[in-house]
Amino acid sequence: MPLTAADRHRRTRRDHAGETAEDYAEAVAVILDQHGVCRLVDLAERFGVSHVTANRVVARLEREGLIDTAPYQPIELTPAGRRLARAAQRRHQTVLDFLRALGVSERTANIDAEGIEHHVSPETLRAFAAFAESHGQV
Amino acid sequence: MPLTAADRHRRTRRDHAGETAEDYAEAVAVILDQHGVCRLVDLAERFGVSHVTANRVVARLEREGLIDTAPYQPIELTPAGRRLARAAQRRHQTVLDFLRALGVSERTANIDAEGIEHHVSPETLRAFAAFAESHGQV
DNA sequence: CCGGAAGTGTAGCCTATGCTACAAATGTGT
DNA sequence: ACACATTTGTAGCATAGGCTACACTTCCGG
Repeated sequence: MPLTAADRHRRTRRDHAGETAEDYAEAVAVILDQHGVCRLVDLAERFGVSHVTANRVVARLEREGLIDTAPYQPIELTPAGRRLARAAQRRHQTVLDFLRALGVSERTANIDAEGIEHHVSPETLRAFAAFAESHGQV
Repeated sequence: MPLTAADRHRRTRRDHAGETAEDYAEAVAVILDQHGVCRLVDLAERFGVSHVTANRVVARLEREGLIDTAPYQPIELTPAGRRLARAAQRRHQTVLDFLRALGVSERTANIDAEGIEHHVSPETLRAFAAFAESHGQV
């Protein structure tokens, strides 16, 4: 089947739906790592949104089985959430390393990696990793 | 100023707001090129959405001065819309050429370019173009 | 132990995108 | 010219994600 423009756009929209989940799972993992506990305000601060928005996303991810929380209590990751977080962190790092290896400035690499990472298929990610490997700086 | 995670995410969210505009402007340009006229159904078909959704996006882009339409009539681009479409087409092509030059398969390159193009800063785009240039495929 | 600060939750509103179902306009062929 | 197919428009609903304002818990310090 020839891949139509509609197929590509549908795929991109589907990707978008999972981005938030990955971002939040990754953020929870990072915050747990750095502070021992993850509070709603930490997430809100990290994403630059109000605590209300963070709260709703957390509630959704809890429905989806990625996050574990009780009212007024800190936020934990379920095993599935941890897996997702690890995968997201790895992909993020690969994209970041790749952009650096390409010669993009640190600042720009950090910004672009955030947007790009969710749209990189496994195949492209492998190509990114191979490139970063062979042109690895430092 | 150190770029915080919140800054990066805010930037990514802002980008997202403009994606639809670029995608639609580009699509209108392509369709006009191929069929002479651009109808709502053409856009709906291209994006794989209902004509209602396409209609609403078109209405928004008209408010934003990118598209020109009258009820029940074909869709035109304003000068600003044409400029945006051209820029989007160029960026899309650069990202696509870059992925191909990296060795990514045609099919995957097509999918990933769709998602990646909107998150590539001018600096990174230049790096992409330079790489595609020097590693020119076939 | 109790009062205020910090952290959460809830109510209610907004936009952007999805959808189906139904209504209205356009255009086309005999 | 009229009927029918195509194309647009509109009504009404849903979800994801933004927000402010206000209420309620928790937690800590004096």
